[in-house]
Formats: sequence, structure tokens, C-alpha cells
Amino acid sequence: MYMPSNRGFITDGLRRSIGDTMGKEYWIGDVTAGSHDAKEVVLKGWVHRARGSNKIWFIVVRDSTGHVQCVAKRDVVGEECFESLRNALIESSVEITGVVEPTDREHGHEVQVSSATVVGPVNPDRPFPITESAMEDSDGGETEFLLDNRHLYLRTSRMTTMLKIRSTVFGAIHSYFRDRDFTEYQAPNFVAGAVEGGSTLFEVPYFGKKAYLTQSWQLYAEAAMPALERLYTMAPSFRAEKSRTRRHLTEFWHAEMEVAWASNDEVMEHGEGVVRHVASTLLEEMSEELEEMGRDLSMVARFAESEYPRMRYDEAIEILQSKGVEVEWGQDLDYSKEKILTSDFEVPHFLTHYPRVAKPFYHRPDPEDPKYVLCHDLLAPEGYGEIIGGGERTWSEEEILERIDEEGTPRDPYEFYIDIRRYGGVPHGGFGLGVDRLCTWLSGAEHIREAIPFPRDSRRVTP
RNA sequence: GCCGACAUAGCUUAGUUGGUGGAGCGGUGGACUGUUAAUCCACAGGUCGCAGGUUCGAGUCCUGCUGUCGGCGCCA
Repeated sequence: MYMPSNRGFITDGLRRSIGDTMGKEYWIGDVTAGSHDAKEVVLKGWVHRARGSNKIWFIVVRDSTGHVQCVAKRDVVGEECFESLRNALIESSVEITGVVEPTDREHGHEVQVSSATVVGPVNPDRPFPITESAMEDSDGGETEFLLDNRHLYLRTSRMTTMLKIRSTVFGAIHSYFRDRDFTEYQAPNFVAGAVEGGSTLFEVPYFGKKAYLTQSWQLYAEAAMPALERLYTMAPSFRAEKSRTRRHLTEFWHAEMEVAWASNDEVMEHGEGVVRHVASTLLEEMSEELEEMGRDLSMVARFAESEYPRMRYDEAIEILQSKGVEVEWGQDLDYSKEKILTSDFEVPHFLTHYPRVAKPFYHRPDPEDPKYVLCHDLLAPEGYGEIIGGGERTWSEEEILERIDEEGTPRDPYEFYIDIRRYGGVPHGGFGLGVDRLCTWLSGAEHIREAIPFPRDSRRVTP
């Protein structure tokens, strides 16, 4: 939803200053909202579409707040101006002065142009390559062409809408944690050891040594847990998985949190809390944008208002077996099984208490039955799959050494991590949330690539 | 790592049994005084991904390579 008060200095009565206007005084969103009716405005933006005759020329101008049609008449603007506007190809940048006229026509408001200049022209030898036909969905996915021209595709309405939704998701996650007295905390991106299996690490040369790009903030967050007690971050994580699916990136944005003294159940409450908070924030601030993306708002409302059921791993196995799926106890649940399991779900579900053998060493074994670990995954419905993974951490020195050794993981890179247990270890836990996955799911997008400006996967690092 | 598809103009694509590659959009020129993906007329634009092979002749058949897309495993 366009909020005039964010930028519209006239509508909300904010005092103007050079700092407020930042090179631009009028916003198209304000024009179409009726804030400047019958007044002269100076619009700065880009040519979205243009058409007309040799006497009258229509230019639909876009800025970050909307579109408006500007009408230039040859006998009003003069020969030179008229010709320069006629020659302004799509995506030329323009500065247009004119009077806002409310009309009954399609866009509701028009600007009667009195003068105009083309700020940054587009050369007809190289017209803007993203055309209507380029955006035709040949098979549901984005074409190679659009991915190659991502830097230009960003300014199309679909991507712009997605970027606004994404910004709101990021803001909502920050506000959720900050409103609950979490401290934002940053971990290094160059690290020496893995969090997950070693095969998915990106190795980088580091002054004659080897370093890796971080897969998670978690281990370093645990180091600060005794200092801050409640902490969170949103930062990129890197995984060298050659995954070719609609939910994987090699560089993704990871919202992670860690809480001292917390149980698995309490951590899950925050997982549910943050996802529901994001969904309700989107409903409040981005309902128009969600509809533009083709998202049914009643679905998002359901995700914001419902409680998320919790199911133990054993229960999930029973359900799968009753559906005739071949699955053995102890197996991790892969996506094909997640998909069958979640096909009947209408809201996200937590899956808890996985077998110890299926999870890495930092998961705490359940004291009531050490075959299991105190962990949880949050599975989004509609086939979107896992968006959160978390749980309680192994927190005593004895137990962490036992878990590391049984896994065959070398102790060396984790000495700092073990130290956290040697000096006043306490129960604690946390989770990691895939922010791009959350954006994909809540906006109803087909592919995670749609939810991030420059997606990275195993085959693409450009542009 | 595995499986499966695809590659023709700037873009989206048609191309029959192997016989001199078409269209729409975009661009250029022109017509048109209210258009909404404007319309109408004309023009330009192609090493049919690359390399071999079969054939009198290959966009089309065969082999290899490259690239891309989709899916699996793994995960957020």
C-alpha cells in the first residue's frame, strides 16, 4: 500500500527542507492519491510506456511510488520539447512539469505537460531489452534472458513489488526481535569450521591458509549468549549445495536468534511469533502488493492468525507410513516426504524430536529419551517446505565432547565452541529462518529467485 | 553428484517426410488531435549454441562439447 506520509511532504504537513526533499519534491504516488490536484508539479521519473500522434503524445511516467499518464500537446509544449518527448524511448529518464488534472480515465489522474526535458536518453540502437514478450511466462520460470538482465529486470513492476515486500519482511523481523529486547549481534563471515556437513562449505584462499564462508551465525552467537542472553541477526549465509530447486540459493539471508535459558518449546514460540508477525505486518502494509503478486490475502491472514501445530517426528513417520510411503525410523525427512506430509496442512507445522542420528552434534539429546534431540523444523504449507530449523543446544562440556566424537567431527576448529561450555554453560537454544524462503512463500512466488534481487545458485553468479 | 528437457532475429516463438528460414513484440521512417499492450503502411534485422559426421543437399538425422532450464539428494 502506498503511504503518502512516507514521502509526501504536502499531504502530511511535514516541514520541507533540502534534507527532506533530497533532489525531488513531488512523488507520483501523491499525484495519484489526489494530493496535488489542479496544482503544478515537477515529476522526475522514467518512461514506462509512450504512444500518441503527431499532435498529442501520452507518456506513462513511473517513479518508485507509482505510475501516471502525462499528456503533451505539440501546440502547448512547443516543437522542440514535443519532438524530444516523442524520441524518449522506454526507460528514458525525464523531468516533466505540468498541472495535475483529475480525470475519469483509466489512471484517475493525468498531468497536462507544460514543459519537459529528457534527463537520460535511451539510444535507439540499444532499446531497453525487457519487453512484454521477454516477460511472457514460457514455462512458469524466469527465462535465462531475464536472469542475464536482472539488473534491468529489477525496475519492472513485478520485481519492484517483490522488493518492497521483501523490505517489509526484513523490517518486520527486526522489529519483532527488537520489541522483545533482543540485541542485534554480528558474526564473522570468514570462518574456520563448518556448522553443517563439510561438503557444503565454500572454501576461500586466506593468505596462504584456507578459510570458509559462514553457513550460519549460530556458533558465534552462542559465544555471545552469556553476554547478551537474547540476540539475533539477519545476515547472509553461504552453502555450496549444488541444489537445483525452487527453494535453494548458495547465498541466502538467514535470520537467526539465540536465547539463554530457553527450552525447545520457548524457542518455537518465537519461531511461530516472528512468522506470524511478518504475515500480519505484510497484511497491514503490503496488501496491495501481495494482491499484485497474485497472493490470496485470506491465506496470509490465516498464516498470521492461526496457531502452528506441533508434531513429533515419530508421529510424522506414522502418518507417512499410513500413506504407504516407504520410510524408516532414523531417516531425515527429505523434501519428497515433507511434501506428502504437508500436503494436507493449511498452516505451518512444527516437526520436533528428530532422532539423534539424523541431526548434527550441536542439537541437545532429550534427557527423557536420548534417542531423540530437542529440535524443531517449521514446515510451510503449499509445498514451500522448511523455513525454520532450530532447537536446544548441547550445553554441557561432557555431552558436547561425546556428540562431537560420535559424529567423527574433529575437535580442533570447535575449541572456542567447547569453551562456552567450560565456563558457565547454561541451557539455551535458537533457530535459523530462511528469509528468502519466507518472502517466497508469503508472496506466493513460484521460485526463491523471484524473492531476491541478484540470486546466486550453483550455476549463476552474474550479473 | 544423479536424472530429464531445451538452444532459431534484441525478445517470445513457427518451421511438416531433409530441398534457398516465417510471424508477433521491440527498433527505424511515414500516417493519425485522447491513446490505454493504441492503430495503420513500409523498412531494417539471422554463421538456426559450437565442432564433427551422414547426404547431391542439414534449422531438421547422428555423435561429441558448451550453456541454460526443470527435478532429486542436502538443507533455511
